[in-house]
Amino acid sequence: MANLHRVREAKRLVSFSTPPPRQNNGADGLTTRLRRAILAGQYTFKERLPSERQLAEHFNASRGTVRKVLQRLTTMNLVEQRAGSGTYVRHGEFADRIDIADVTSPLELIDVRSGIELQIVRLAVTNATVVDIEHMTGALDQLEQCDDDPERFTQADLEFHLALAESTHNPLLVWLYQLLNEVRSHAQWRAMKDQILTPGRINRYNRQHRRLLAVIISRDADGAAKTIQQHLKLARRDLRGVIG
Amino acid sequence: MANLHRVREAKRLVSFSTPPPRQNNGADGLTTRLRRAILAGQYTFKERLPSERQLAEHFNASRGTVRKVLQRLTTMNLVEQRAGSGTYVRHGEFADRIDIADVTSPLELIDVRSGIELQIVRLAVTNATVVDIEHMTGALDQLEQCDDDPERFTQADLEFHLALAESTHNPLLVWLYQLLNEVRSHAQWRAMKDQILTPGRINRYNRQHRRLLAVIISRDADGAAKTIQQHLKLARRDLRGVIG
DNA sequence: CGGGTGTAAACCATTTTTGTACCAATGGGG
DNA sequence: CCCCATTGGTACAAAAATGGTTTACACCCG
Repeated sequence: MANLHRVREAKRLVSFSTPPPRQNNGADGLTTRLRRAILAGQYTFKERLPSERQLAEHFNASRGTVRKVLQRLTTMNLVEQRAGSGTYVRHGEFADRIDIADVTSPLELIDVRSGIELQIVRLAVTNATVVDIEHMTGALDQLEQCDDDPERFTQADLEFHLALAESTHNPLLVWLYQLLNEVRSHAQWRAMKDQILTPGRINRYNRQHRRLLAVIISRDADGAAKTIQQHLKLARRDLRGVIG
Repeated sequence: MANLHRVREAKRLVSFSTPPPRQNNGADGLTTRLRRAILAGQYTFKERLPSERQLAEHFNASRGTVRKVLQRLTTMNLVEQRAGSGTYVRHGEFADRIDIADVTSPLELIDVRSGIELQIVRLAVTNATVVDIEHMTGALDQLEQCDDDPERFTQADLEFHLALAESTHNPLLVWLYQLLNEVRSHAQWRAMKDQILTPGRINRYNRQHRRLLAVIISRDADGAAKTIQQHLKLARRDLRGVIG
């Protein structure tokens, strides 16, 4: 009985603020995965990809699913299939179809975020209302309860920064920030999350978040700018450490 | 029987753990949480979110509740459900680009441009190549030949700033800047163009452009930041003068 | 009590994925 | 030249996953 109790409570905590993302596996997920792999040059220019049956085994999917994926890639002009021979990469004729998220590196993303977020905190200092500050405080409280779960942390971090953006009362700015988040979730970022977000780093980030909120509350424009710049500088350094 | 027990206990725990704003579970709380997640880009465009049953287990809620939440999100046009297939995100991907232009005032646009362009010149100072500088110089030369034609001036001004953005060699930043330009062309901005762009102001803007290019060439980061800030401050003041 | 909300379980219809079998084309080696 | 292993092309039914719906029950609050 007591055991059930603990389990139940643990479950509730886990489910607290983590909507699980699920796109992998299945024809859709495989399509994007293979597409990325090809665009990244993982499969050489005119060479053969593994056979359908091999791909099926490798991706733990059925051949039918792999076939559907390859058909889509064929209609995208990324790939060409020859019966009895194999599947070949067609590189070159499609270069303009690539998505911005595919060609944006995490470092470039940070460069852009720097500009946007600096402006966000500047405007937040002058425009944030009491209600906005309540929102941010709430988000920050949740954020600090995610000490060692990268998944939950990214989610809570997103919400905090979103609340921050909304406190500027500039709809265009919020819209732009959400756009960046879309890129962020597409990009290779996702894969590095677990490497970057160690408990120690999460802790340091949270201290900066708390300080940021404090300076915003005290309407200290210069302090806010300085804090967010430190925050992004740290994020950038951590990212570099993982990449290089 | 034992099940009912567990449920009741869990519920009591929940309501005790966070007394005041306990709306987190239940249809209302779940709706806002999922909505935030989608708006924040946690689930991206056309992505399939977890099945109703998975969501139910994850949030420690019943499928009926999840179902109600998803129905609301459907009526909010945030999400689309296809029987036998899944629930798909129907938000983002520029669908509301035009909408955002309608609700964005020129002043808000300037606030956003300030952040972006400041970052652009910062990166331009460090990343611009000789070729980039040639491009900018060419655009600036043309810009200075548009002394008294507001139409030609805005066009040439756009090209100059675009060349500036491209000199950062950050595709995401360029993409974002072009997005802003779309908003700019939609906004009420257009109507004011003729009022704002008097020959005198055009002349002053061009002097600032020339100075900006000079400091970029000399790789003077602080000077560049200062110049672009002056530029936007002036634009902002002129705008205010026309509006008020 | 009665209405609103949440839970649990079962069943349906549709879609997706899988498993299997067989065919046709290719290409290399006897 | 023929053989034959490998590859993609196709078809079909079974299995699994998913949303759509209904029903019964428990809980809470006025």
